[in-house]
Parts: sequence; structure tokens; C-alpha cells
Amino acid sequence: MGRRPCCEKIGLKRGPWTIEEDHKLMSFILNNGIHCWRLVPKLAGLLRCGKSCRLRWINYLRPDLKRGALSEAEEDQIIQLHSRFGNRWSKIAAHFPGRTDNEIKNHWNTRIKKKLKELGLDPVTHKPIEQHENRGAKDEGIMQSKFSENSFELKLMDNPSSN
DNA sequence: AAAAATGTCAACCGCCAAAAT
DNA sequence: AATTTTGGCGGTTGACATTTT
Repeated sequence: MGRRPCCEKIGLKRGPWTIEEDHKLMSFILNNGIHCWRLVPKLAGLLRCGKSCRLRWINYLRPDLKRGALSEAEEDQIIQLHSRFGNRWSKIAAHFPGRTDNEIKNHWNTRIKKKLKELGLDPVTHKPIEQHENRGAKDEGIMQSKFSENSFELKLMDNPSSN
């Protein structure tokens, strides 16, 4: 068997957070600030592991979170950044104050990826997909030619430095 | 109307670097 | 200096929602 879970303490809760839990975590952090996540559940009266508390705070409770759908402009910028950084979501998210890496990753995986494919672009390389005689996509022979106008391309694995 | 397919998204897992001891 | 613990990250899962057949 593999590595043991971060919270082996049996009885620890997992899965979706309830509003009561959110309340406890929220008020605890607002009152005490962020110091040591491991201590949070105990001090806040939660049956969760510290890691779970951290995640909940970062992705959902932080007051500085910007909520709501990503705008088209944001989406475009994500594509630009992705073409340079690849799947370095936290790096990409750093350009969007108030948005989380998880949210951006989700958006990429569920919407943008498909959108690019529909435009005939490879979501990994951001380059036009070779089309040996149609295969999977829904023909309409129109697709790829016109999208060569994409300005982003190349430089996919560019930055080896800094994380 | 029902079922199947597809989409969405919160939250988990394990890895590993950084921090702590 | 070496070992252990914590926190950050990206990939992935699975529950629920929506759309399609």
C-alpha cells in the first residue's frame, strides 16, 4: 500500500464543506490569521485535516476572491499565458488577482481546450493541428485555414528557470 | 419521459521542495 | 548534516447538473 493519507486520524471528515464548517474556518482565519495550517482544524473545531482547510480557504473562502465567470478577455489572456508557461497554473493564476489556479485549470480543461480544438489548434502546442484528410472532427472543411491568424505560438517550453 | 452522454467544478491524491527540527 | 513535516502544486476523480438522444 502506498503512502498514508495526510489525515489518518480516522473520523476526519472529507468531501464537500458544509456552511457550518465554512463558518468556523472563516471566522477562525479572520480572527487569527494564517500561521500553521496543521493547527487550524483543532483550534477551529473542525474535523478536517489542515491541508483540506488550507485548500478550502484558498479556493473558496478568501475574502479577496473574485467570483463569477471568467471574462472573454481573461480567457484570451489565459491562452496567451498558457502558450508560454504550459500547465503551470499557479504561475498563470498569478496574473489574475482574485482568481485561483484551480479555477483556471478547471476552465482550461473544460472549456478552453475544447475551444482551441474547435479552432483547429492543438491545446498543448497552440499550433494548428495537422489534418491528414479529416478524421475525428466534424468536417466542415472550413476550419483550419482561417485560424492561422493566431498570434500566439511557439515558445511552449520556454522558461526553464524559476518555478 | 427516460436514459445516456457530456459538461462543470470542488476537492482529493501523491509528489516533491522548502521549512522545521 | 540528516531526517521529518508542512505546504504548494498539478493531475485526476467523482458527484451533481445540463444537454442530447
